[in-house]
Amino acid sequence: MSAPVVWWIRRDLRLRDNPALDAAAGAGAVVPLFVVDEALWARSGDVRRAWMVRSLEALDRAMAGHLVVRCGPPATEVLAVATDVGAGVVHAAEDFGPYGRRRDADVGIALARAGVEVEWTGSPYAVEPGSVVKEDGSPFQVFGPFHRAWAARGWPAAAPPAPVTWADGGEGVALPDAPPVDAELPTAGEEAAQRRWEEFRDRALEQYAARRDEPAGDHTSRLSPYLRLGVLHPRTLLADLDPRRKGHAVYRSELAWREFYADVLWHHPGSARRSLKPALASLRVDRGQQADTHFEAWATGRTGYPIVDAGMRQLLGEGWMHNRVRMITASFLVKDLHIDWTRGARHFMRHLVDGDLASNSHGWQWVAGTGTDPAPYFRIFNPTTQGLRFDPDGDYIRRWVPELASLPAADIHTPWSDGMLPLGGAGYPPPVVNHQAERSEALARYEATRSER
DNA sequence: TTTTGAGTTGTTCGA
DNA sequence: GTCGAACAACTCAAA
Repeated sequence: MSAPVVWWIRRDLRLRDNPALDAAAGAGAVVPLFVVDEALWARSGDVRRAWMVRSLEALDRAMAGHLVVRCGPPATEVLAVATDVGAGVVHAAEDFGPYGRRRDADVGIALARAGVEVEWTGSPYAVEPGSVVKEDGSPFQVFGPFHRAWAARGWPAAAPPAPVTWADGGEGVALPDAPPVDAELPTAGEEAAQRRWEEFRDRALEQYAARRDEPAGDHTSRLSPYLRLGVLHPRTLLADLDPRRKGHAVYRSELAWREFYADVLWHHPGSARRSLKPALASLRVDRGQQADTHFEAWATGRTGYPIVDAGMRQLLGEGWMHNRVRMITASFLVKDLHIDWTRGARHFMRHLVDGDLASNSHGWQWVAGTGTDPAPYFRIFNPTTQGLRFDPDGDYIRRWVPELASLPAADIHTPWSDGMLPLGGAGYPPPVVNHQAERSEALARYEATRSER
């Protein structure tokens, strides 16, 4: 009888279409291992911790309770488990993030010293970061050409399910307790994820191009929390899409944005925390008491701009925010409050259940104009216009800003207009800044960085 | 090799 | 009210 192998689970909490698991299953009885890595755990907010724990519990149930959980440095724990069970090989999917790459290099060294092999198979992406390049071998800087090249490169079909024999991994450590969270999280687990995809696909995908920007109602897939942990692989979704149909094509391009940003992070690991455009490093941002007050108003959903406040409250209430509103709220922090994008990005990462370093950082950089494929600096979202355009009936505002629930649609985006509200009296604050004035201020600051060049 | 032009999730202004 | 232009700068691929 052959020795068992370890399947080290990181961002692939699923049993279907899982190349690393398939590779492990083909090599012997599988000891599925998850290591709670303090370095990552400490950085996650309560919502993502809770989501992680519930997702691991669901995975453990799906494999009849065989999941082995360890807490500690991965280089120590993976080796310890491999040694305990007598495994000569560890299988895992590749991680392309800056921390993951360093960690995996360390683990690889520690295992090699002990004579244990590591085999990396697959990744959380349809196309591996770093593998889509221009003719001359250099990385793409903008999404459009990347998207074309990415689609042209293509991806393998899902592998048929392979039988797995689970091995006894011995005494496991219990999962950490899921921290109590107020946010109502999605149902954890692969079956729930698959059901959600099928439900969305059959109900809303055809209308996706037309309605995906409406934050009221249920027009987006909401699969990001599952994709974040690899409960679903994007390949599974891509296999169901027909890019000749408009809604399908637009949904596919959203998956491509996710892959583009992972690719950018792979080429520029520092871009998670620092602006990619050096020219904009000199952009003047506000700090100090006044900025702290503004940041607090933004973070708690009390800026006086209804669409901004609705979004920020949805973030706290659900651990999730509609993509359109992420752009609006981010733009408001950067362009209206003149606060550094990294501060907003950290707040998002702390509260988002789907918080993904590559997508989050580069989404923020897009808004701030500091990233690859940036929005032109003069493209400044007007929160009132955006609210009117994408939440014309005001239903999204009513859901998250109950103080304004009684206002008619015509007024709900401008509660400061004559007689709509006794400002402050209904518990809703007046605008924290004047958008038109701050727009001019932002333009002036961006202009200043240009003349410095 | 060099040039050209399309593209880039928005807003404002003025006809 | 609607519509096109202007608001830069740069990437990238086609010509």
